[in-house]
Amino acid sequence: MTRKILVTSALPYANGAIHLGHLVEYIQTDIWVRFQKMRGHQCWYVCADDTHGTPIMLRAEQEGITPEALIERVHGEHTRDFAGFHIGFDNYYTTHSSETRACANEIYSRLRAAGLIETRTIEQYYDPLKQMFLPDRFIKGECPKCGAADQYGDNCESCGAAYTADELKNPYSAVSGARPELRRSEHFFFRLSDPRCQSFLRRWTQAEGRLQNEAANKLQEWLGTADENRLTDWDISRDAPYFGFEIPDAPGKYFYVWLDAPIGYMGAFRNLCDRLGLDFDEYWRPDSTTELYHFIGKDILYFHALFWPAELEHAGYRTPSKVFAHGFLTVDGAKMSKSRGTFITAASYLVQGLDPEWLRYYYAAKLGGSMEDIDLNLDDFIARVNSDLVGKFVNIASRSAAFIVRRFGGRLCTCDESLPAIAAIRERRRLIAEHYEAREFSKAIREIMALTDLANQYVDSVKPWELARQPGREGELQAACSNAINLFRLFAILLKPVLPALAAKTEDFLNVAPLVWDDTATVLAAGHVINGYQHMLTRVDKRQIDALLAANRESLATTPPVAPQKHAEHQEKAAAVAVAQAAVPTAAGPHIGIDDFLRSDLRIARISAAEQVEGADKLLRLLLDVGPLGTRQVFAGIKAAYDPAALVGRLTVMVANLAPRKMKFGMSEGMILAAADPDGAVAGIFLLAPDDGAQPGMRVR
RNA sequence: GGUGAUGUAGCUCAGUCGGUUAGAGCGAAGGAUUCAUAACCCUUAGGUCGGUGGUUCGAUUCCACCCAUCACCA
Repeated sequence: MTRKILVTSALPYANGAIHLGHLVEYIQTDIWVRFQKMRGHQCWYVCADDTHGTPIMLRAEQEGITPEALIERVHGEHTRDFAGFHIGFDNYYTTHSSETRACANEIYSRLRAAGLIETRTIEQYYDPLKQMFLPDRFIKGECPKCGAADQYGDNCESCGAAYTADELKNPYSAVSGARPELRRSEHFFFRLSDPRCQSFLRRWTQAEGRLQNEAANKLQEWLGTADENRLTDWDISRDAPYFGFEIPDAPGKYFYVWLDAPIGYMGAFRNLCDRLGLDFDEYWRPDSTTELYHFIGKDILYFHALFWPAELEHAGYRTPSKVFAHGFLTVDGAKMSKSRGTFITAASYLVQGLDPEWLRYYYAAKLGGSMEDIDLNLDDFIARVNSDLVGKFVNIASRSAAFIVRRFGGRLCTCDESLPAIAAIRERRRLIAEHYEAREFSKAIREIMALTDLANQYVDSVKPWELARQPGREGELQAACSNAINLFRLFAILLKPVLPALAAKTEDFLNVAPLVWDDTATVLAAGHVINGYQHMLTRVDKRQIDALLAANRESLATTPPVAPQKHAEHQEKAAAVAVAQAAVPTAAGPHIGIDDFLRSDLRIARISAAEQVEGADKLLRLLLDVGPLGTRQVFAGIKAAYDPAALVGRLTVMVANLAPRKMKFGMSEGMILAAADPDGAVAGIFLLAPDDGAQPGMRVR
């Protein structure tokens, strides 16, 4: 039965380059889509640039061009990068399209008719010079805690304190420098907290096979138990000036990202339908029998598994069949880092001359169906590609083709289908297909590579090079090499979803029509003539990797302060963290420099209050008086060792510039120092205390 | 801190619904071979399956606690 399937990948923001982290998702999706197409299903893969928002607007202005010109340029770059990695979109569109606008308007008006849109007045900083409301990240000022200048509106990079924008002292707009003023404005909210949404989502998220188990658990956590409602309403509007879609009947109000970005999936597909004459409604009406899958990163699970289905359901559309979330990419075990050169852009990978199929293969070899992160281990990457792809797979063709071409004019003889290696492939192909279907690509690859071992063993056992030297054994030689070529063809089919370009070269080499999955049931007929063999894949050279890292390495001094981009928050945040981490030298040796040590701001603190924390096994909540630095709340894991009452009034030492962490029980704004045996052999936790005379706020060094 | 996940040979990962000597690939060592992009083939070495307890006739596999790493806490 032919399935009708619509597949999407998340929309990249039109304000930055595609990097290897992005590619995990697009390669994963592309492999799955190619597999479906090879199986004969009708499978459409659409995606688009996410083009709206304040960052795009401001960046275009900075560059002195229109937002339209900016997003068109970036669209060109993204399209080029994706094509370079053989990502076979059926349509790579843009959210800045009439189709997306029409869908957004339609969904909005239906949600409003259903009573799920609410108007509220909120207070927000406004830039009087620029005449625009400012997202928090666009407001700077002095830290209310430590007084450091030029800090952003959500936390201080100097002392690490977290606060809201209206707590900043002497705030100014990062856009114009003007002093912002608080202004009231009407915003539209999608009522996700509505009982209809809640009950629908409880059902929807728990449906069998809808989400990965880990994802379903996570959703359960967000939804809370049946008697609670943890869902909050979503602000879906922004005030002019804004680059986006103006909301119908609401002049000066624009749709915010979650009411136009995922709708870009629909817009992109609508555009494809119009071009190909497909029936859009067949795929999107509530009773559709087609399948709809979203591939996303785990960071946007909340939006795709709660907000988006609720939005679709109540606007009268079908909801996704399944949402597939994947983990993040690390490089050599760490977050991608600009200073280490592991923040590798797609463009640089291609420009440096690395083969995109190396990366496709490596990702496939590591990807499973779970939300686990995957690691790009560069040494492993080299070893794996060279050994598996070149040494095992391509080698089969390379070691057989010359005999066939030189000695037999490219003509094959009958393939021995009873060969153990061929029998094993016939037996395994169904399982391999199941692995592809379940997105267990690593398992599929493992199976295929085990089979290539059989093929090489076969060639080794029949020794064509010996046959070639013995007159009168031409028949055996031709048979051995024909068998090997046929084995190679079967592997090329099994790997085609992962290695489409190599498959194309194989089709050319073998002189055959495009290979499909069912071709694994056949062999090339006796008498078939193949073309000459040319190298299909080169080996990875360590030096290429070194050059790639060097090309992507940026010294911290030259790293421009990344323009704050609250909009595509997930991705940008990840990038910001990567940069922040890069600032911390890696533990190359046992010693750190004095500068490293002085980065920690250690202070004498007086414990002014201490209390038990309800629901915490180990924590005490402490209020610390740090003299001129004010009062800090700290959660310390010392409940087992200290009675809160005995702590009040004591002096101790705290780390004052530790980044604050939001905990279940509140914000922890530092850390107190205590000693403990690292092996745990000696029990107990021992708080540090200064000698007499120390005063709260004194610096410890 | 809570929640979720991870921790198995030098590296990357399988696996065990509890049961004889724990697997693969890569890497290493030795051998064979020379058709092939120094590829391929054979052999060998390497792990107290993060730690400590518990349940059990028996645990790497189940349970509890602990440690480490990662993510999320919107």
